[in-house]
Amino acid sequence: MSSHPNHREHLIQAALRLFRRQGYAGTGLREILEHSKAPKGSLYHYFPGGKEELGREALAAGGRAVERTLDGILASTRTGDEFILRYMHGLADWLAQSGFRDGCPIATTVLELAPDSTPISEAGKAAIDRWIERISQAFIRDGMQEQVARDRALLTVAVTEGALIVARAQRSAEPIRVAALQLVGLSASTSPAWPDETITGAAASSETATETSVPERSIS
Amino acid sequence: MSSHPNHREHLIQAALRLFRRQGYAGTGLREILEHSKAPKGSLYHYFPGGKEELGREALAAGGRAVERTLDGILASTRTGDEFILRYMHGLADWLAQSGFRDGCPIATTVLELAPDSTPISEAGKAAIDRWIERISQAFIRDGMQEQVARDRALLTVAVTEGALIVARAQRSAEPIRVAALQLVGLSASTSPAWPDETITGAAASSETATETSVPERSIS
DNA sequence: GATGTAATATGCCGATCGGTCCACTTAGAA
DNA sequence: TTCTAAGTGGACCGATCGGCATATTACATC
Repeated sequence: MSSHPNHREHLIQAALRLFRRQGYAGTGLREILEHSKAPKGSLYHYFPGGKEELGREALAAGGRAVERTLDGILASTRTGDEFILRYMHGLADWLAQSGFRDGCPIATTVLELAPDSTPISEAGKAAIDRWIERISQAFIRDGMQEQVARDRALLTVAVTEGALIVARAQRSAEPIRVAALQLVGLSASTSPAWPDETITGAAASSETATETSVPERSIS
Repeated sequence: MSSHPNHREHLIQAALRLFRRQGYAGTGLREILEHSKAPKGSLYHYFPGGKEELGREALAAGGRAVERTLDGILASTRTGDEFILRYMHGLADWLAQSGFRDGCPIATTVLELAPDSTPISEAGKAAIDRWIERISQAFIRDGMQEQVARDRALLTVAVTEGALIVARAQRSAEPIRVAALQLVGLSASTSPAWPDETITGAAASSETATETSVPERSIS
């Protein structure tokens, strides 16, 4: 267990990376084993439920990774607008860096298997719920009413997911940036009292391309 | 050709339905042949490029189907807000009707294969571009400047795609409706001069669940 | 009616799929 | 030192994958 540290975790991370890039059905167990360098015997030892259980864990892990990113941005920004811009511009940079290959860690798998695979569906739903909860904090912090903030957070998630699809199809990060700016414009007009000095410069540079920091070009 | 009308088209339609529900890699050619009732010999006769060519045609067909829906709504609505509400609420109804199985006809396949498969990527990009062009018309019609309208249309597509993901994961059409209402709220504040009487009642009922009118429950 | 081509029907290919099984190694407890 | 069990390494399973070859049928044209 200590000589080969956590093959279980390596399997999850490899599965997460591959599922994100080429989907659940498009990724074979052999491919996951190669990338994780874990032996095949270990796979069914750690995941008796086979591929589906591994997929569930991968989705959960991917969800948590996004949560960490959101928490980090939440801690280093002041307003909801700043939060959105930082997050989405970071996503744009990170997507471009991967050659437009790394999508959302859960979207592809959910689209393939929901709602027919309940483990996958529930893992996806749980992850999204947690994201919405985090993002809501950024709006509540601005004085937005809780239910309004939750709706706005849901919209933010939807815009982000959708923009990632468009961006991948177009091989361009522009859709993400264009969507982000409009999403911010939305807040600027509907919320009660707004400090209008905060946003101006924040849009340009974004250095928070964290997420999972995938070693580039390891795949395909 | 007339006794068995258009096996080629049947293949495309079957592929489209299956790809939309369970993705590209998750759908076997045998399954497509069963659903289309086309003979196997015909597949490589009409699509020498094999599965990838069939996928490209399916994406193109799916894109056109959405275009037709958009055109129909464009013709039967007056304002951009009305357009958005009609379209997205229609989508919500239609998704619920399918048991939350029928997603976007191109999103899953694009996420699986872009940008590694250029035929698929280009077909996806082309479809999205055409949608944006259609939707832009709804905003330009309201007097919105062209580039602003295009950006708003891109945002609309992103919100729709993203909301479909969230909705499928949660097995609920609510996310689509919640997103739609906020998207409309956005327009109501940023555009120059706005008639504020149009929207009020249009949100509730939506009967345009057209799209491709899939025979329910034929799959899985 | 003969002929050529488009289309259909089928069987099979090698490769890979997810999954199972079991002998084996190894590390920590007794 | 012995015992035990977690963990490992593959061989192997039937099924299915995408794709190809071939024989045959249907149909249009002259």
